[in-house]
Amino acid sequence: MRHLVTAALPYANGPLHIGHIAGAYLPADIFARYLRLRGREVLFICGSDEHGVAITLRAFQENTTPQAIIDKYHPLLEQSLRGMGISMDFYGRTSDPLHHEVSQRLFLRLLEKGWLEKRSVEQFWDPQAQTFLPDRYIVGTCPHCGYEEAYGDQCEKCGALLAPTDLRNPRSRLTGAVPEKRTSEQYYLRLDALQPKIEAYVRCQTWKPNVGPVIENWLKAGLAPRAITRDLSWGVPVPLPEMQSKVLYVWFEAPLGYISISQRWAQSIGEPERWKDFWKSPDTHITHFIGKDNIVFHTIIFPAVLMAAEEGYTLPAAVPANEFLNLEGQKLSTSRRWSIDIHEYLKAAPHRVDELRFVLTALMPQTKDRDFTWEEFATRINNELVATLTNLIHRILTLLWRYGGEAGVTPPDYLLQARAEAARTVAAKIEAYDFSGALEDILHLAQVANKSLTESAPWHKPQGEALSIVASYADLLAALGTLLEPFLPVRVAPSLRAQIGVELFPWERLEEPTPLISHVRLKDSPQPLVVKLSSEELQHLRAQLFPTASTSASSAPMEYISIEDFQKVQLRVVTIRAAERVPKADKLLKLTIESADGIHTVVSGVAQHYSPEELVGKQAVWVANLAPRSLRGIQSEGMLLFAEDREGRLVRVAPESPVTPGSLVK
RNA sequence: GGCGAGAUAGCUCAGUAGGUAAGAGCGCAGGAUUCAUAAUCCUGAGGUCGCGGGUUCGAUUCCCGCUCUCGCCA
Repeated sequence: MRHLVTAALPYANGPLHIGHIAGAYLPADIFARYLRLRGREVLFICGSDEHGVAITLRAFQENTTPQAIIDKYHPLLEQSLRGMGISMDFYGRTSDPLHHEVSQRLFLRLLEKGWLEKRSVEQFWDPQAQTFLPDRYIVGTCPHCGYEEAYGDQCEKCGALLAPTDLRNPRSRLTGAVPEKRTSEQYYLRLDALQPKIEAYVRCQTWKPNVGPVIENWLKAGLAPRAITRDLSWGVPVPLPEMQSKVLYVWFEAPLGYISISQRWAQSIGEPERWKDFWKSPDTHITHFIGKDNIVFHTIIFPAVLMAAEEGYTLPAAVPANEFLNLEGQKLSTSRRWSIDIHEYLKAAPHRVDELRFVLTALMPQTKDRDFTWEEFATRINNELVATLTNLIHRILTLLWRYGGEAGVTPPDYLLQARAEAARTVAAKIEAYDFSGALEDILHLAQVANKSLTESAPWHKPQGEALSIVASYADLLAALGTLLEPFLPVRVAPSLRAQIGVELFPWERLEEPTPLISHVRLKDSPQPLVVKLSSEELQHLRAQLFPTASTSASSAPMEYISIEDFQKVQLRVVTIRAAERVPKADKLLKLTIESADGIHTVVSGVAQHYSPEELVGKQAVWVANLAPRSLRGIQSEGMLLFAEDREGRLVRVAPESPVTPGSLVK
């Protein structure tokens, strides 16, 4: 049995965040790595999804081109995934001419087979941006409540559901221009006619519990024809002379990326026909890892397209969709900046990739939405990964080194059984897409070993006996070198193997209760595989990656204060007369300020953002009645206000033009 | 508004084809130990399994209603 593993094609108009990784890429990677260790033939592919109206609109807003947007994000996405250790065999992109060719050919094939029909539709057109507008990009006056900023799909004020044509004085959210109604012809995919085929396919599959009901709902409601072309200039052009200005709708063409990227992969290894082993073979098991928002496309529409083509395409065998990961109780959102972006994490903590993989696997939203908190991030690393697992490894290695560093390995039967049992249950859970459960089983194995080691207490035995006892645990270490590979492949598993001088074992060997190695020899003194996350490091990471939370409650629920509360704060504009660095403090500046009542001293933590010279003579806003406090032995009176942005940069807050020192801010 | 999901120990989550087994990890308390990254091991406290009805000999588990949260759709 061959395996094709895919992970959802990330949309190339923004960065990847931890939710994407936990939802699709990490499970796909664990699965693919496990299958390889099983000795199966595996192709694991992914790529950027680079078309669609969102990219067009974004390009317009940023006054650039769609090409520039995707050229910015495509490499960023691949680097983020590679940086997280996602072991894709090939990472492609849908702007690839090969992808255009594949998509166009399939479109024509469906047309030829009679699964497409032409329909006329009315849409709004933005004459200034020269583009059709999605409903939500049209604003106007709500016919029900008169709210002037109602969206084309719904009025946010009164909740009324609207069509763009309901709005009075409609205008484009993009340009403010008055949109024109235009009719145009589009091709529709006859999902209604395909429904019997789809049902037959869907019914003979077993779906995860969170996937099945979603499919049933769609089928129960009855499938309707869906437009697969759009009036846009950005995308895969419709390959028909009369449709020159139209492109294939992104949801139609993007999943075909799985095929075109497979073809590109085949070319890259110099065997251009190899993709057919995966896409035209009943012996191939296709698994699509996606988030729950993609279920319908992967279980209904994409299979429908493949079936409609009648060219013997392999259909998806499993679509283990995950739910969503929340962050500190709220939905992740790039636009609201409520997010931990992967490229930023990799920059801030380049040596802690396996740690993030560990936590995200433990928190994987397999059956329902889960919540990521920074506190849990630290707890999981320190109390589970380090205390239970890598400390066990380090414990054994240290003992081994102390007693001589070299010995024959003859593990007792119960240790071999425990290891073999763990390998079997881990495998079973991975194959059932229960990755956090599999990780728990590994931790359980570590607990069993910790207990066993404590009870056998080699440190109370004579040297020779002690060495022999400790060495028997080397079999377990050898096993962990492979068991951990799907989960912690970036540094932990390879480093463990290097320390005890073993390679990866075939997974089958782990499941047999016979020794993996007969001898162990350590070359160097053991090094801890993972160091604990200190509270300082946590604070630092949190501040760097997640300043929203530490600075203001811009996204968190607003906690209102009364005007009386506010009036307790006395704000004044002051002029900075002198500034000097505080010795032995790299963040602090001692500032001398002038207010209405004279000179004061304030110590501010801005030395990394402003030099003393930059501040002298400038004005700033001062909290005059903040209780004085001693910093580094200097009495600091009040504080100066600085704005902190997402990158943690501090910027001075000052009046628009100079005012008399001491002026009240109110 | 429609559809769907969720509501279980302080926290994050499992689970129950309905019945004397309501669980894990973390946290907490006590003890053991000191080889290891103040790591490990043992023991323990803690839950009327969202609320109200119903079916049943018996419901946390099935049915109905409600509340709250979240998501999707139009």
